[in-house]
Amino acid sequence: MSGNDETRFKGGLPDYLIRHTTFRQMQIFEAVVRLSSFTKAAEELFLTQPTVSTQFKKLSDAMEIPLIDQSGRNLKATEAGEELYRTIRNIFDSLADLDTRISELKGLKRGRLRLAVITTAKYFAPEMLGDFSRLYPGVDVAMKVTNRDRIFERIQDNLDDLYILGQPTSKDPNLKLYPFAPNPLVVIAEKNHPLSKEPNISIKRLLEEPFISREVGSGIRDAAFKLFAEHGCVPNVRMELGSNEAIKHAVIGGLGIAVLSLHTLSLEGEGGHFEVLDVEGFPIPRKWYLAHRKDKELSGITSAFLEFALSNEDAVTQRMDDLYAIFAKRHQQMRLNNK
Amino acid sequence: MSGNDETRFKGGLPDYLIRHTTFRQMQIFEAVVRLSSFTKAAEELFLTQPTVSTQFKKLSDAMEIPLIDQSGRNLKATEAGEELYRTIRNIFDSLADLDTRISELKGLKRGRLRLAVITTAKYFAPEMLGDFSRLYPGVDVAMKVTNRDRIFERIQDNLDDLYILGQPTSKDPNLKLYPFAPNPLVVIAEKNHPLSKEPNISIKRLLEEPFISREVGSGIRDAAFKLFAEHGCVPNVRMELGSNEAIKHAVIGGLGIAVLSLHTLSLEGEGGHFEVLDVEGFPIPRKWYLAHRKDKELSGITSAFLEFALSNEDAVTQRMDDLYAIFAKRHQQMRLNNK
DNA sequence: TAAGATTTATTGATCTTTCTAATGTGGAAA
DNA sequence: TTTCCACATTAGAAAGATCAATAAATCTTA
Repeated sequence: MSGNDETRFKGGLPDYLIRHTTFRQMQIFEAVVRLSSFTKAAEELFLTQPTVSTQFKKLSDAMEIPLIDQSGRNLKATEAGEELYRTIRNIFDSLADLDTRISELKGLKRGRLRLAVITTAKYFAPEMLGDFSRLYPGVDVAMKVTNRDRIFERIQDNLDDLYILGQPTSKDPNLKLYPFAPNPLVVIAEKNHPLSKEPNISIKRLLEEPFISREVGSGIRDAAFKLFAEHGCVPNVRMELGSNEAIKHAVIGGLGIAVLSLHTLSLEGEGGHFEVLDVEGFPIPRKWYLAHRKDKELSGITSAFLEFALSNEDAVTQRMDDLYAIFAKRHQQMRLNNK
Repeated sequence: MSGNDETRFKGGLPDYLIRHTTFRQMQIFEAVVRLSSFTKAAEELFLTQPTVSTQFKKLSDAMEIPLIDQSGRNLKATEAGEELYRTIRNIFDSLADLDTRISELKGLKRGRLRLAVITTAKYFAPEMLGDFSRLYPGVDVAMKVTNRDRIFERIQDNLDDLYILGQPTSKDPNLKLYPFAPNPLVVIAEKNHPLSKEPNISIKRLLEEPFISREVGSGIRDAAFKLFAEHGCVPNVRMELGSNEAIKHAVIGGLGIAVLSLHTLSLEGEGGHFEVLDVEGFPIPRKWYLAHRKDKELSGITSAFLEFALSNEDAVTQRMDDLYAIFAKRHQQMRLNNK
């Protein structure tokens, strides 16, 4: 028999197979059986014949059963030898498969990219991912959209390859950050809002209006509240909503004003329902950040995406500029009229 | 990528997998990934932690791609690592299977026995094989029935595990022979043949009758002709036939007399169509021989059968004695009547 | 059948690999 | 901060792989 319980390891594999059997021996065995000759096998493998003999013998000894039936010069596998031969072919097939897959991973032909983005980024990230996917058709891209606090939980648990954040933070110093495209925060109001034509609104004045805010944990909320606090003001929060879309609807409904990323308005265009107010200190200049854990060794695909995204910065910035130009023009018009 | 054409061996397997990867490393990798810990893996495998670290690193280096994502104390397989993990599980499954099969072969629970027997042996060998099969239900038995010359060709080509022959021979001195049950040759004639009641027939007289013989290359033919030659006689061969059955039919048809193994008559019984003649020098005392090539290492099953057969000798001998007793009695009756 | 050719086995030397013990390092928790 | 724990690194001892030289066995051919 092949080893008692004590010499067996987890998984039912006997000691003799693990300890004293090598791939080299298997390769040699395979060649010897296939070619029915020690010498030919040695030639094929660029080895000397004694090496082949020795290694073959070692394998036989380890298996503790004759593997070949050697009558004179002729050489034939025994039944046990045939079983081993089949198994070796199996194993080598598996390894060849593995090699193909690993090669594809190395060559970025195939793989997986797990991205987690902060809520607001969903207005431009998908487009970028689409472009990237077309570049690497074999790559599966998974994008998780969630708020800032959740993102940091995910970073903590190392659940993703790469993150898109709205703001650098000291919450996790273990983060490597790559500043990316601009992400300006603006104040929006319903089109017919009393302040919508006003130029140069002071923060004090602004905050006399009811304020609609993102929930606690939102980066936008933090940034806006910080600016307000610098002017000694606290907003009159009428509602806290979990999504930018909900906030937009509340603003349209005339429930108050809100601070949002300019990206949020990208689908609204010129004829939309909103006015961007001309408030002091706004737009708050923020940037997007690509980020990953410092201690993480980036996979080929991840660094490929990182590089791709950073080289795409200009396009995103351009889109931002175009969008802002629309509203900036309005602001200038307003000022001109009131002069 | 993973090795260029020059470093690849037949079968598409890259060098790095064969030369620098060991089962031990795979076992260690498997344990580390499964347990998410180097230290725990070391404990499970009864190794020190540095060994695990080193071997793991070697595997990683050989694959030339990171296998784990080690952020802080947490440990997670990368995509490449998962591929490798799956492959290793595959390989270990194959090996566990192999171990089972090899163990069964070692324990004679399963296997194959290839037997080649000389034509006449087909009258008793099948029964013996049946008994053996019942003893080892997992064993496949293949029996080839052919004449002596063919058997020696098969021995030359090493096509079988074991042989049953009718007579020792100097044709191939490389045979290890095991004398077995008796195999007497007798002269038969049609029941109403003139000689059938005659006692003590001389060979000279016998050979006045037309003789029906096996083809050249038959051991029975050789043995009979040798005895005739010792008496200075040459038979008058009317027919040469390739099978014992054909000869029996020819004898029944009154075409002549013939020499056959007593076994051939085992199915005929007492009320048959034949008479065994009481010829001087007959029955020729021969034996069966079990044989195999001297240079052949017997498999477990083959030696099991050899042992089984030799221990069964008595049963076969007994059957032979019973069969012969029937005809011997007749001879005595004949003698008594003619006195 | 003997001589020559071919194939496999054995041996000893050299280089490589595997493993452990001792020690260093860095992150996490108290 | 300090302490603890998990992993990394190193040197040296033991085991293994490979080759060159050579012997033994077997087949072929004259």
